Amino acid sequence: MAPYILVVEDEPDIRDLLEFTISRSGFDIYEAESAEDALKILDRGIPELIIIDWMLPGMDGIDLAKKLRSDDLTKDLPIIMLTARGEEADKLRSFEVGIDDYVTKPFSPKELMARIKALLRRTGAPSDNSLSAAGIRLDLSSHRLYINDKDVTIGPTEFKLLELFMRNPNRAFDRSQLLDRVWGRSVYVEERTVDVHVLRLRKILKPSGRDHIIETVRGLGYRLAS
Amino acid sequence: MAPYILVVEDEPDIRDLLEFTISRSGFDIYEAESAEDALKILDRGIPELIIIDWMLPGMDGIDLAKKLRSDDLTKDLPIIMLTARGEEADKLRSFEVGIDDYVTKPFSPKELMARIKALLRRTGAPSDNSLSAAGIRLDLSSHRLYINDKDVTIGPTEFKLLELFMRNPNRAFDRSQLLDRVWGRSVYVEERTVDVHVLRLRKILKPSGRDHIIETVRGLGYRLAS
DNA sequence: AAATATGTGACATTTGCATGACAGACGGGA
DNA sequence: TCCCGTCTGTCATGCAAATGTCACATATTT
Repeated sequence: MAPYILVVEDEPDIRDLLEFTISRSGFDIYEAESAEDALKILDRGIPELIIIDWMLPGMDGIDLAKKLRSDDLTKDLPIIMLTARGEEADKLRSFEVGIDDYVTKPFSPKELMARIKALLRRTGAPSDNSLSAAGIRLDLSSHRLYINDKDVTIGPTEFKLLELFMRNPNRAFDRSQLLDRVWGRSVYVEERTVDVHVLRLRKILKPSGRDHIIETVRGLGYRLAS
Repeated sequence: MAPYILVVEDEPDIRDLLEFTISRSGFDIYEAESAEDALKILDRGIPELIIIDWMLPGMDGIDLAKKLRSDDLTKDLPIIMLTARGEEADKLRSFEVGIDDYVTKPFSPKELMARIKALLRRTGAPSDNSLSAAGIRLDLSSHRLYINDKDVTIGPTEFKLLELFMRNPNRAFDRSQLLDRVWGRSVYVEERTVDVHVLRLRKILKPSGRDHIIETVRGLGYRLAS
């Protein structure tokens, strides 16, 4: 199972927003409507991080967090708590339980992602060195490309090419720059070869509908649009 | 959310001047009348830079700056402080809080923009190499033209032509100079071809009403009016 | 009005890119 | 070792965008 983030939220609107925001950054996401639901999903695999709404029908967020902390398997699972404005007073109680971070509703997608990434970095999750942009995630340590739920097969050259693009989103490269930085300064290959590998990269991204993120800059080269 | 600059200023006149000056340089701008207002806007996204008036009703500028510096999300946000003449004595205190630069009122728009750009360059913002004039922005690294913050399709020749004009605003070029610097010294093309490309460039700018910035200098050639 | 200069639409040609095919290189089993 | 599948670089072809030029319209000056 690919590394994923579990969201426990009963309000459909917020759940949708969370799904959109998080999956856009390339993380896989599972959703649960209730704490009980969440526990079922956890049975099948431990996520990298869990986001829990404070108020839940049935078992509430705090109780779920407590339960997670008391289980060896989920003892170190990073937890972000979603709270409404008025509930801020309970912050203290929240930290006592061992919440790692909290976000108050309404939240900005950007802030949420910043906190998620910060938390994953802090807890030394394997997504430590992974690049994400335009809804895909490139795991540098495992040398894998994740789109939506599965890791997509990608060849070495396409991987390096995509890595360069993702390290420099929106920057346009001409063919000789790409040859230099992907193939290396020493080897000589035709500039047109770049086109073919861009084509192959696009083919890899195509099944998930993300192929349009590699844009052609006519008269110059290519660029990754994020 | 597009890169933007947040202005926190309670006096409407100065706010208008700031808006005019900054948006003229192609930056997106958001305005807040108070520190509290600013925090609300910050919730929805972090800007590239923030300009804060020293004196504000309610929470004053220094306190806002302190608050920003203490939050992880805004810790590295470049801050420019606006101060009145008499307040210069507080300069020291201002830098202690971690202000990056300050501008004393009354300020010249030119100086302000210079400081903004210098600061963005210093903090390594990605908007480093982009040209802006007359309300349009030409991003050289992504090779894109932005008008009112959305990217407009532009062909290679028109791009180079516009780049030359924007690097030399208000300077008039005759046709042979334009041929030399846009087409290159080696190729031979009719001088009148320049007219056609200027026409095409104007057509690109037309939908946003910015086509008049390319002026005809009768008997000579063309010039970009800023 | 004549002369000169610039604006503009149309069009043939050129250029640049996308794409499929293919042969060789490489590496991992059997 | 050989076989087989994967990866790689190159090429030929087709298509679409971009280019340069012309003819005529319009504007400006004399």
